[in-house]
Amino acid sequence: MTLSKQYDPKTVEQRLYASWENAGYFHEEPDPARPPFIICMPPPNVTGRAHLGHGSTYGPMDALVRFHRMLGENADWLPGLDHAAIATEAALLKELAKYGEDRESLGREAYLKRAWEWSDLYGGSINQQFRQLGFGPDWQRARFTMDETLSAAVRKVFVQLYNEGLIYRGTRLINWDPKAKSTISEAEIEHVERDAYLWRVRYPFARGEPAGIEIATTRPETILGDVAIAVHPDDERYLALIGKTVLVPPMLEREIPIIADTAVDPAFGTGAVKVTPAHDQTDYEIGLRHNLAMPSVIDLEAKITSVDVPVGRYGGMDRFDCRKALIGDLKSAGFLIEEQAYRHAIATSDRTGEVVEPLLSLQWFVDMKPLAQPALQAYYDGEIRFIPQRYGRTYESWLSNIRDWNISRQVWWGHQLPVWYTSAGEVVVAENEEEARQIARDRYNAIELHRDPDTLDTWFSSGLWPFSILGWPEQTDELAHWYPSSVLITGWEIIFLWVARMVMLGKKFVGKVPFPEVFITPLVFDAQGRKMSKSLGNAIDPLELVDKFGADAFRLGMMRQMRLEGQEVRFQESRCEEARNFNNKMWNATRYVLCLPDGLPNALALPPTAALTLADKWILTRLHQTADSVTEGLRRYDFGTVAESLWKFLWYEFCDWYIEATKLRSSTRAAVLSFVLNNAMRLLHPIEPFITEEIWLALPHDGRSIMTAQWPELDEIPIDPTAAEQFESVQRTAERIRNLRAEMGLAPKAPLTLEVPANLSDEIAGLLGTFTFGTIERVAAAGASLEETLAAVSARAPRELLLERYRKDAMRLVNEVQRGEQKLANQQFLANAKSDVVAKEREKLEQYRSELARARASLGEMGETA
RNA sequence: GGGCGAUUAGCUCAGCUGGGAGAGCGCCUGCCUUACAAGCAGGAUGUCGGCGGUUCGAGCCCGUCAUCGCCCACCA
Repeated sequence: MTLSKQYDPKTVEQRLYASWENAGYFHEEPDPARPPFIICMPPPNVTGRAHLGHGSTYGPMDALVRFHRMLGENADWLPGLDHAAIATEAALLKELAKYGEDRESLGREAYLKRAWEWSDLYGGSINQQFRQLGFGPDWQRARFTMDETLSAAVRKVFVQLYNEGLIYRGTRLINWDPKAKSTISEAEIEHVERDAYLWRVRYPFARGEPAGIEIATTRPETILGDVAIAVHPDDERYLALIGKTVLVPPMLEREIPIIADTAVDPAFGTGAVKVTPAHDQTDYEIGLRHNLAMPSVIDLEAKITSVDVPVGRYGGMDRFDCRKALIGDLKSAGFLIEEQAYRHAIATSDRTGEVVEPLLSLQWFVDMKPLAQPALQAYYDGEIRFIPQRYGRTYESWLSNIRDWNISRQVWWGHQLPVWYTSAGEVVVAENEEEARQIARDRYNAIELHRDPDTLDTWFSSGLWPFSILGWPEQTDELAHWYPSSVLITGWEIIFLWVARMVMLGKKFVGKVPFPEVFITPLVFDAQGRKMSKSLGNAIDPLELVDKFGADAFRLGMMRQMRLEGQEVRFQESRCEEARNFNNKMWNATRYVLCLPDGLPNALALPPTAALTLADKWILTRLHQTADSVTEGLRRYDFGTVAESLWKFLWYEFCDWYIEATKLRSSTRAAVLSFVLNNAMRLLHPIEPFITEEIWLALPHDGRSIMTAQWPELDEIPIDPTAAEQFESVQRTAERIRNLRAEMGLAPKAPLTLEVPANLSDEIAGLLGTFTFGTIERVAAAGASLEETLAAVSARAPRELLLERYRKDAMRLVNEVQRGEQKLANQQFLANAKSDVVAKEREKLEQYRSELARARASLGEMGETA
């Protein structure tokens, strides 16, 4: 078999992926005979695209499932897509706008038909991209959050929560996204720092008294909806004013009271604050406490409205246009006292980026406290564990301070609320229309029903994901064997949005937490630590990296940058290039093994231990240790360490030393090379699925695919620490001689004579010769231990260079000896340090002393002194 | 205002419970050594953010300050 000189992932990856998928390796059935290992894939948005973050979250999932499959477990990775209500609807509306259409012009039915067509068209593309990245979930089990069975689960949960009084309808201050034209939940708000202004405005006293009270505001347009001015009850500056009234500028048509409330911070601004209950959370709460009117002045279009109070010429203006106009008017009327540049956090929608408008609206809510309590308890009881641990506190603090969840959305793409209203306005909640009609008849004697047009927050259905995809509420085999899943892997940004809600709903409806462990992966930033974004132009498309370096190289390059405790990865593309080089290295190592004139054994078996060479024993020991650390690393989610230890083993040990050692022929080399490479490929397979399969198939192997091969068994890899240590001494000696060669300026191939003491074994002498391209010349026996004998090996070279070398050695050793002597003369050190530390110091000192003596002796022989 | 993380070579980062500072890239030198130039061999590079403390001994533990990043919070 001949392989090309360079590994070309393009010719390999697609072919192998198709063969795996055709062979059904990604698919599993629940098998109670084997332990389950289940991961629910966080469903990407139906119209989403693969991004770098998938490398750091989905890469580990894929690796773990592959690992556990090789361990013989009932391992399955359950994929799917999220309908992503707001994001998808926004994209769809943009698309429709091109044809001059919108929701209303189409009507609900036609709109949804278009939406389904659209999602079917684009919905597959991210799955295709995942295939290119080598991700192998159980595609046959793919689910969509709007599948009929999942939608049924949503309705069932809604109805039950409603019947238990945990879902209710009410008028509350909600967060309105004027761009999406929908409510959004607390958790979907992002506070971003922006440059703005703080304006000081004077509200004149009503009864013709002079002056007035000054307040500070960043939102002058809400002045139109003011119902009071609030000051702190203990603020002496304003004590006398409490109870007085002022006029709302600039129109001065309404008279509002000055009230006292502890929510006011006397130190901020003027210590007096305007109160607009319909458009601010704090003001809303003040309004409730003081029983104030709550006039709305901004409508769902984010325009000024006169529904509740007169708004003069501002009616119909956009909220920001109104702000400008109002500032102008306040200024010219003398009510604007000061305009001050001011930087502060503004609430924006994390879906659309639009400035969120708090407003009063009749919506549906979930009463969260009763659900949060068990989820919190599960955490305290250790039923659920976060890795890294510190994220547990994030989860804890959110659940401890949870607020009610606004779940109704004014988008059409999603799960329509299972809520109907009679013509008299009575509310009927049922899992389907038939049931609703019956309830309406029985309970309200009503025939006429109309359904609530709103849909549910996307995260409502995502919250059911770990059990809804397993067929719940049906008691399926999947649910019985595969719930709870083994681990949830995600970024920390959705601990609130998703993780906590899955735990609450899983606890509530299945009675168990949906996963015992949550592994929080680092977020991916660019090399300067900036967020990757299209507008910055620093976003890297993983598929481009796949195109340039191959999927394996992308995955390995990413994993090598992941740190267990890290909260971010500063992604460097060069890591993927290095990984590509690494893969090429593996490929060529394989070529070497396959091209050996000895031919390869048919079986994957090691020669008897007695026949193994020193190098064999060393590489097998290192393989054993590497297998151990890789296995442990995967169990601990420490992917960076896993990648690093395989890298080090394969490149710097297997290739650089072991393969070189086998250039000195041995009867065992073919078998050991093939054994080690085969095992190493299996260890690497979870991270680099493609090249490992390609190499594994080319080597003697057992089975049809590395995917279903057995994970390396530590017991089957012999270990010999003594031999390994000896080999490492030989390595150090070879390095010393290479160093000598370089210092002497000899070309790598230029003849170099090694003076090897007679008492050094032929095997070791041979290794030294191979490693240094030296010719062996036997000299008088020297040294009592292997270390000493190796230290006596020297290379013949020009006198001046050797002198220089020995002098340098001697100088260094003098310092070392001095340092050791000082330390050992320190009584406190001897008295307090652990005995093995002291012993180690003694040993080192002895070694340095003898090395120094030898260097001095060599100098002496050359007629020089140190 | 609370909380979390970070600060180690030019860059990105390792350094486990304290016991002589490391990797990769980059840089310099020499090599197309018959697996690999996407490679091989060798080399240089650090007041381990500052200051105090504990200890025989501190990159690691304690205190404090500084800088950067992030999360939470009703300062308009």
